[in-house]
Amino acid sequence: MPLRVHDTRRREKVDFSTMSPGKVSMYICGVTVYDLCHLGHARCYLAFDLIHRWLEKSGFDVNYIQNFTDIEDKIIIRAQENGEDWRELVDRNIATYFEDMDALNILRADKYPRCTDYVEQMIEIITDLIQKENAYVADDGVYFDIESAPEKYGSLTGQNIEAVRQGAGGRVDDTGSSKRDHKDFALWKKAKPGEPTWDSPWGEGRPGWHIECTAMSMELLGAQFDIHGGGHDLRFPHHEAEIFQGECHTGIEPVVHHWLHNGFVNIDGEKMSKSLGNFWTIKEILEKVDPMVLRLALINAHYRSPIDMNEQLLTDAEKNMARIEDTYRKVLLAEEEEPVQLPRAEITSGLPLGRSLGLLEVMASDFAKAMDDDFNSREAIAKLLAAMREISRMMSELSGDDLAAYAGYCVEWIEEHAGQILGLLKSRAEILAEAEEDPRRAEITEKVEQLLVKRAEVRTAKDWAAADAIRDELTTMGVVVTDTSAGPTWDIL
RNA sequence: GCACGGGUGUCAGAGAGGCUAUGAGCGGGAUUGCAGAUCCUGAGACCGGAGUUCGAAUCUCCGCCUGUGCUCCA
Repeated sequence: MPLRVHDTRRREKVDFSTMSPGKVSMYICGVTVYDLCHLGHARCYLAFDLIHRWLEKSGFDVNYIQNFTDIEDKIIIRAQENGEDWRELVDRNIATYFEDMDALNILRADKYPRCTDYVEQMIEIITDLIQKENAYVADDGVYFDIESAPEKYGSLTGQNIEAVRQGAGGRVDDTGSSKRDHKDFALWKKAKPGEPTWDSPWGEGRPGWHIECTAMSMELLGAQFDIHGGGHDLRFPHHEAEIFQGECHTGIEPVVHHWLHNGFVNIDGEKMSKSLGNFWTIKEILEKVDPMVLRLALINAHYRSPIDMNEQLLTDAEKNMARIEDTYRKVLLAEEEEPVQLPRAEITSGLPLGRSLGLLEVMASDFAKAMDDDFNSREAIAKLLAAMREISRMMSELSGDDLAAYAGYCVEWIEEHAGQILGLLKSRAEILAEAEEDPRRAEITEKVEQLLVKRAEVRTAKDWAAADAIRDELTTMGVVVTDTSAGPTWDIL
């Protein structure tokens, strides 16, 4: 089954194709580094991380470019507020960006260009656009003239140029700048006092926001490339501006073959925004939940749908994550090195083991179908959880060599799907050592062991009241006891 | 107002003409002294109205509700 993706420009799912066989060129709009990253950024880069992983898994060689916008009004303002050089601010925020993304197990892009390194290319493009009369020089900057290519207007949002003109009403007259029409957008802004500046044929100044992505994507990927993505809000005006700039400059269209946009994160039903006071940074939320839990919560919806972030979403994710990790731990402990012959995998097999392997194969193929259908991670996770149940069920029926061999197969199954593709798995060592590594464990081990011995005694005497009293005592110490067939185990809550 | 998405059980959230979504919660059962974990299992849904069809949550039309964009924003 071929990979299908929803393309914003064509407004439907289309077969995915690449310009050069086996290779994918992908440009994703990065962050403007004036502040810490928030949940919305996490969701966006998680969405494209999944796309990145799935494309590679499907055999494509992906060239993934993600930029940093390191010069922009908000950066200048924030740096002034902080009384620091804008470069310091930018460097610090880029460093924390990587901390956040690494914590969420987001694979690195191939390149992270900064727009200030591409001013020269931007100037070239702007010069050419002026020459082709797609842009004009005004008092306070250079602007793109929308009327020079009106047919491109609304290509991502379906907006009609006439309707917008009428709807805009009075705003058309007062643009607050020297541009001719309110729809035109800045390519170059002439410097105001105290601002960082670059030399240009139009005097000192700095680039407009939209031109940077055109310059960087063109320089690094060429006049046309396969995937361009970003948040839903970037469709207009940012990405439409890129279509104007790129296509008018090169005369080649479409500049982008597949436009992909991810949905937003809402908090308790409201749009996340600073003014509403419901703004969560990644750092804040990671103080409360494990990064893999957050990752699961955010990929547990289709990337184009909005997500409503709330407590229940996180507790659901917590439980499901624990279930995945527990199953993974179980199979890791049961797996054996020696190769044991497994029966043929087929769901019609008379052997329970063969049937179970067959079921896992079917689930793997359903998982792949889901990912091929516009990267439907939600559906893929449903298959993963179904597999966890099947594995758990089968494990309890097996013993000896069969169990060891089956567990070995399951380790690979889980590592491939939950690990490589969904990026949800911690390392083997972490999974196995997690409980033991708690530093508090050493301090209380002796006390806990004593209490457990005492509890074992009264349990043998069937004095359940005394046994429960001991367990309550342990609970107040923050220790949870779990009875298993091999005796009690305990963990720190 | 214009544009683009949505409205699925208690909640979250897939599916897109006939076939179990999945998870949490709730009910029953196995295991267990109990609890937890695990497994088996039950109840429970497709906004309203028309239409197309042998058959519609899925397609068409109308209505209602809702999110986002139209200004910096992932």
